[in-house]
This record gives sequence, C-alpha cells and structure tokens, in this order.
Amino acid sequence: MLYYTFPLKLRNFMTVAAHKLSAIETEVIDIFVRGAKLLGLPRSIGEIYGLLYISPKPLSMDQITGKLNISIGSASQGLKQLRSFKAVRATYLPGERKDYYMAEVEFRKLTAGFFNEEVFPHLESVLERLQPLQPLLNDVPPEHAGHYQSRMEKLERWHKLSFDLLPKVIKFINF
Amino acid sequence: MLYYTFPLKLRNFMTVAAHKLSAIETEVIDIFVRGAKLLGLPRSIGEIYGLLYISPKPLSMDQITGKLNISIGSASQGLKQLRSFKAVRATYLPGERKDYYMAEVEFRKLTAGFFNEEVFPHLESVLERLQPLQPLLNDVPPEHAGHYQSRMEKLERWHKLSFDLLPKVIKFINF
DNA sequence: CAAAAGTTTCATAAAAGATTGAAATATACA
DNA sequence: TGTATATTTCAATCTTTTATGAAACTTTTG
Repeated sequence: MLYYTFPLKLRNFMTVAAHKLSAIETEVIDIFVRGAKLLGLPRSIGEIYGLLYISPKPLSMDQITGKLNISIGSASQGLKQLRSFKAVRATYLPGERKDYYMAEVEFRKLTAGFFNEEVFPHLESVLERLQPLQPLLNDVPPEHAGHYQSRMEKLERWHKLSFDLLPKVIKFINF
Repeated sequence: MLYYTFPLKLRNFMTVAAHKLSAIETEVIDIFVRGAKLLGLPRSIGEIYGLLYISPKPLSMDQITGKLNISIGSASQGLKQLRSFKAVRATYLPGERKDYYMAEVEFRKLTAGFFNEEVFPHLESVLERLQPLQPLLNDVPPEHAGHYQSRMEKLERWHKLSFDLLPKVIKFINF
C-alpha cells in the first residue's frame, strides 16, 4: 500500500498530515471535504465522513482523531452532528469498550436525513417571520400599498411552494 | 409610513442602522438575510436582494449603500454576484447616468440561475476529482480491494445521480 | 466503590470569510 | 480632451465560524 511519509500539500489548499492516510483515503476525504463545503458543513465533518466512507471497517473516535490529526473535541462534535442526520452510526463490536462508527452509504437515507435535520427546520423559521408582516402594511404610503401587498403575497407563495415542494423533491430523488 | 428613528436591535442578532429603512423594509430584508444564510451566501447579498425585492422602483448603488449602511465595495461585489445568477438586473432609466437595479422576482428564474451558476459548477469539480482515483486502487491491500472498488463505484453512481438529477429537479420545481 | 477509559462540553485560539475604504479604472459630459 | 461621476478591485481589518484541549462528566471494570 502506498503511503505518504510527510505532510502533503494537496492541490494548493488542502494540507493533510497524511502520514497516516493512504493516497486513496486522502483523495476520497478530499472529495467529501469539498462536498461538505457545498452543503455548508465544516470541513471536519467532511473529513470524518470521508474517512468512514472509505474505511473497510468501523473506526473508533481515537482512530479517527489519530488518522485525521484532529482534536477529540472536533471528532466528538462532528460525530454528534453526523449522527444527528444519520450519516454515521455507532456499531457494537463485541468485547470492545469504545464506540465504533461506520458511515451510512445509502444515498436516499443521506439525503432524507440531511433535509429533515438541516434544511427543513431553517425553512420553518422563515415562515414564522412572515406572519408579523401583515399589520405593517397599514403604514405604507398609499401609492405603494398595492406593490407592497403583492410582493408580500409573492413571498408567501414562494415560501409555501418550497415548503410543499421539498418533501416531494426528496421523494423524487429517491425514485 | 412608520420609520425607525434610531438603530434598532432586531431579534437579538440583526442590528440595522434603520433610520433609513421602514419597518416593513427591515422585516423583509431580515427574511432575505436569513434565506441567504440558508443558501450559504453572505448577509450583504441578502440585504441587497431584500431591499430591491420590496422596493417599488429600481435603486442605484448609492441608494443601496445609503439605505443599508454598507460600503460601496460590498454593494458593488454583492450586485455583481446577484447579477451573475440573475437575481438582480440593471435597468435603463432615461436621463440617468447611474445604473439602477431591480430584483428578479420570478421563482423559477431565481432557482434556475442559482443552480446553474452556484451549484452546478461545484458539482462538476467533484467529477474531476473522481477520475484520478482509479489508478490508486492498485496500491490497496488485496483483502480490501473489493471494498474500495465498490465504494468508489458507489461514489461515482452518487455523482452521476446528482448530476443527472439536478436539472430534472429544477424542471420539477418549475412544474 | 475507586480507578481507568471513553466521551462531551465549553472557553479560548486559530482560521475562514465578509466588509471596508481608498486607489485604480471606466464612463459620461461639457 | 479634461473633469466629474460612477463603478470595480483589492489589501487590510473586522466578524463569524470552526477547531482545540483541558476540565467535567459518564461508563466500565477490577
């Protein structure tokens, strides 16, 4: 197996203390770090998930911190969040005291978990802000009242649309 | 029209020098700032778009910087990005030297622009990283070769899936 | 029940990301 | 063409987010 033996400057922005990661692990993790950023998640989440994704067997927290060179705090928090949207789960290994973690690799479960835990709640909070707007319409200059009214209605339609649509999109994604 | 006359501490995190913004403008902008964050965009983008969304007429850059109390740099960059995914467009106003900007308020155009300019390009870059992985498979310990192989294939299937799916989802959103 | 092992929490440090403002550039007008 | 106006760019600064690591907490085991 091919190992890097010193810290590797990768593609001019990702520096990994890679002496514990094989070339293939490094590349796969890189992909997930990128994916995490795309979803607005911290890089450590991408690192942890990537490592577990490619790992042939479940890993303990100290294996994770060791391989990735991240702090136990990061690992604990990252695993917690990954568990919260079911991207990772702890497995029981007989005779072992530690928890061992493995990646959920089913696309449908990942998308569902992410939308339900990370996207949906935020969307709901937008709705709450829409309510108190109506009374303010009274204080609008009369010549623009119509415009304001119609923009607020459109806003509500948008919101309702995305709110109704999201579950359907998730279903659609999962065939 | 109801105006705030001094800086307003809004819901414990959004502080607006609101003396130039009506209550309704402030609330609408607040919603878009939140939405921007949800999409991973800077708050200034949400502010600018929100202001233009609710404004009855197109606004110049100095009107935007004035009303929102943001720098011209921010406004220029923000408008540039908003233009890049067609969320805002410049309109010609006869006899005016400045550019005047108005918000694109059609949901379908917004989503299409955002996906095409902000999401899609990032997805493409993932693909590029997938290619150089194959040769590394040779250096994997034989007992795990099968596992690595299958994970990489799954990764490619994911990627293809999301790549093929996104355009369909966009179409689906727009009925 | 005490000690050890494992994990979480949280104040602080470090890094990343956004905003500013001034200089450079571009455009319009006289 | 020269001046005024408008916009863009970018290094420095500020803000927000993420990572760290030591202490607190929990669980296991002898």
